[in-house]
Amino acid sequence: MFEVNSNVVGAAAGKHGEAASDIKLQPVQPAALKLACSNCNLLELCMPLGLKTEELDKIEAVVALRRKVKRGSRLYGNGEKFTSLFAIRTGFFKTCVTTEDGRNQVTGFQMAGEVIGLDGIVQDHHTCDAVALEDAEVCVMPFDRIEELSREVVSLQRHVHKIMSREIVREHGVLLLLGSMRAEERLAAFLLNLVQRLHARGFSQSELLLRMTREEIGSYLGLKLETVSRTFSKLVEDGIVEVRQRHIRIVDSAALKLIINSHTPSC
Amino acid sequence: MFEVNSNVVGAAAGKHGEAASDIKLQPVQPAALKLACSNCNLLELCMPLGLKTEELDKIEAVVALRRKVKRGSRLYGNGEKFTSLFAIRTGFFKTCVTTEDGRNQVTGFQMAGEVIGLDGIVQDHHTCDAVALEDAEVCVMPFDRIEELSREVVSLQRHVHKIMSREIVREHGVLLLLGSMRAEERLAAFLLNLVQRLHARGFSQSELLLRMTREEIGSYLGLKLETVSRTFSKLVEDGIVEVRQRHIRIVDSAALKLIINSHTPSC
DNA sequence: CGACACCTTGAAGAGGTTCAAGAAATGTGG
DNA sequence: CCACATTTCTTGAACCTCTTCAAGGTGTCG
Repeated sequence: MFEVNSNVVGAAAGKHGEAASDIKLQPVQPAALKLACSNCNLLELCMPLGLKTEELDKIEAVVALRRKVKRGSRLYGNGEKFTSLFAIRTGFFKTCVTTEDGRNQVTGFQMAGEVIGLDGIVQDHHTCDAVALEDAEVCVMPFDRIEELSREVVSLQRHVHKIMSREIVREHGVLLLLGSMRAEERLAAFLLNLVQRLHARGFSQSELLLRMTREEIGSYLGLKLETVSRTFSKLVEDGIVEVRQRHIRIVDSAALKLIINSHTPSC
Repeated sequence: MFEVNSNVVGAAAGKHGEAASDIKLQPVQPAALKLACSNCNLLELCMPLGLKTEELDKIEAVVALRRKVKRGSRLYGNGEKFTSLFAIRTGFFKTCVTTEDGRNQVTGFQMAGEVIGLDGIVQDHHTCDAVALEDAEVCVMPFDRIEELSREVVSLQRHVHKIMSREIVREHGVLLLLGSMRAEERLAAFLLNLVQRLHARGFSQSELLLRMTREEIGSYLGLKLETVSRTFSKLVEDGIVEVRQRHIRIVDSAALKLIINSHTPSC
């Protein structure tokens, strides 16, 4: 269902009443095909451990639908009515908040096994946009059913709480990054975080394909796209990474970590 | 019990195994004195609306203890075992994360009616420090009792979810601030946010007493203390605020809002 | 193949930081 | 209760990082 992992979702800055986003629903297959949680290779990523078969059955029933989201289109948008959380099955998302006066901020990048939509709970409306950066598929989990079930299944209740707490802690890390790091440190932290999460999903420890533009990275890191580009170039010069467009190869992971940890005193 | 308000708590950057902080416990008074929730003037701030008397009684039973925290000492610290959430009855807190290499970031300022400690849920240990900026008193709410009760009282369950979601959304706002605003805009947003929350608690719309140093403001806003000081001076020059040490008077609230909303295109 | 989006790099400029000094407020101990 | 030590705040000047503006290169998609 969903993951308690070190990097999930978010939302902010309100404004209600938008149209529904690009909808492509498909009912979950009947039991015969068994595309449900028990067969999902993300199970251990996104469910509490040690569920009884009986509990797992209940939880599978929560996943009402699958939904495909095309690259570039929104899973949900600011102002839209909140009904469900979404567990990412495949694909890659960004979430971003926008103010009335056009300010924009990417608040996170999410990948398979992570849950998005938590921002919508408090106001019953979403306060950010979730945009697919590549073709994606999500499990739609109506929130009232999650609440219902987590009153019955204690481990699920605890799991939901952890997911939300995890998101809070993740954002604390981003606050630290934005509040106290220089450009090179931010980019290093960004790359290490991405590659670590990808590695947890079975991908390489040293290579990654960026799903987002320099501008989106910049927005997330509080930098201009030119600064992101220049900082990449500097890392290349220093022999720490190789960059071919969006294909990144981390040559010297230790050096990246050193960039983050060896800052001058104070701050 | 606790508030779903636009500015609550947070935590990050791990490291376990610290000593307990300054403990001053006092059991909640027996029914005779009735210092429980039903008598608390923060009730409407921090509880779901429309509780039945019976439900309220149950919830009161969750508040196990009160705890006093002296100015400058910690309610909890990074690495400490997580057991409870804390509802602030009186006083003022900051929460901040620290990394191994000494980087430090204030993640929020919390006041009466707000709940802190949510960062501890995911790892069962706190990942930030909560420090009292003035003598404070909190209600201690053991989290396992909260979970227990929120399986029984639906409105409480929903309330807990909203509190966590609210914190996520609040942090999105801070990300926006740190990622895209200039010093003057950050300070303006900070002052407006503070005064708005204070006003919701019955204080003035235009005057406030800062509980934190320039350095703490700077840490929160991603600025150096000198920059905070200079920016205050600029606001004074422009006749927008009056500053006498930590006593702030907002002379032209509209101008403050304009500073935030009238930024140049792009970003 | 041409249009468009994305990325890189240079040069000039602005905003914020750093370092330093001094003033104001606060707390402490005699 | 006053004097002194300490913390906090303000302000100036030089510096540095990142931004802005501009141009050109690369890649992609219809």
